[in-house]
Amino acid sequence: MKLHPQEIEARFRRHAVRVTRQRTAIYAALAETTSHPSADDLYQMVKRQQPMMSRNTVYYTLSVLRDAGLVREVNVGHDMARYDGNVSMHHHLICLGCGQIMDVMDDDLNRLQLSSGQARGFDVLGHRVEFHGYCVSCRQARRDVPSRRG
Amino acid sequence: MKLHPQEIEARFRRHAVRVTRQRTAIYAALAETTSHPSADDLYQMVKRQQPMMSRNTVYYTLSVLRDAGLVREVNVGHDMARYDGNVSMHHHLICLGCGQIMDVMDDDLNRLQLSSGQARGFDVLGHRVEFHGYCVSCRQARRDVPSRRG
DNA sequence: GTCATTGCAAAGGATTTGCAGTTCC
DNA sequence: GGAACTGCAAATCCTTTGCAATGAC
Repeated sequence: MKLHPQEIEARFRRHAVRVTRQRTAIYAALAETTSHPSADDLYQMVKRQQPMMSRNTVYYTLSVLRDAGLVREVNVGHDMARYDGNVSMHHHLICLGCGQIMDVMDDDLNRLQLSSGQARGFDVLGHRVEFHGYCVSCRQARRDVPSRRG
Repeated sequence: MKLHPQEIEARFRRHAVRVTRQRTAIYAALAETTSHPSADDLYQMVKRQQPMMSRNTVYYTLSVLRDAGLVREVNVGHDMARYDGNVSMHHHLICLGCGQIMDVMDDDLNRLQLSSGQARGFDVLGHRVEFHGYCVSCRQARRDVPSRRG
């Protein structure tokens, strides 16, 4: 969703995040896409508009936005972190082939809870559900080039 | 669960995994604990019995066992991968303070499914649920040393 | 005997840190 | 004005890779 700079600035101030050109651009890029980019993806995207932007600033900014609750960090596999501008409660559907991440909005999933026995005294603050599988194009690719195991 | 070397060897053969002293030790260490150790944790654990063991062997062995389906890789956060000798379907409860991971066995969670509309043409092969919170001792520690925000 | 596995060292890639200069509040 | 942010470079950490020696089947 494309956001007006004023809206971004308002959100930053609401969350006590200092407003800078770089942060606004990073947050705008993240809000505009549904593709869950990595820090480096965002660096590449934003550098087109602001060639002076450094990779470090992207990492630092993402950590600031994450801590402020303006951005969500999604970890899939043990490779690089990916970021999500959608901080409302939702879950993910992940393609094991191409790594794309789709949002899943579902109230039943949002309501999942552990029984008190299962919780083992934990103060449970939230949960996350990931579905794994193959997207349409990766299913196709797998049919075309069968693996060693057939 | 402590396993007999013969049982480990049988499982390896059943999954076409070559039997070596190093692999047996790594798998035994993993089966014996419920703590979801990292590759390096396992390296430290196993090195006590086999000082010649190299870190590389641990990484390589874990990838072999993972591909054979004898071990499950758990990724929490974007830091190091952690390993789980329990490959039956189950989910996790993770402490945001100390990082400990507890197993959650729950048939209702195992049965979660996406509606066909939500699945967007994906061939969904599985899912994973993570509950996040603070364990008893970390709750205590947080009370004792309140954060800047109270 | 052959091929996968092991061990060592070095490379690789994502992220963090140190520090000087700059900018926002 | 002062604390927080930015940018550059170097460092750090986990993991993978190259390669010769070893060991399982």
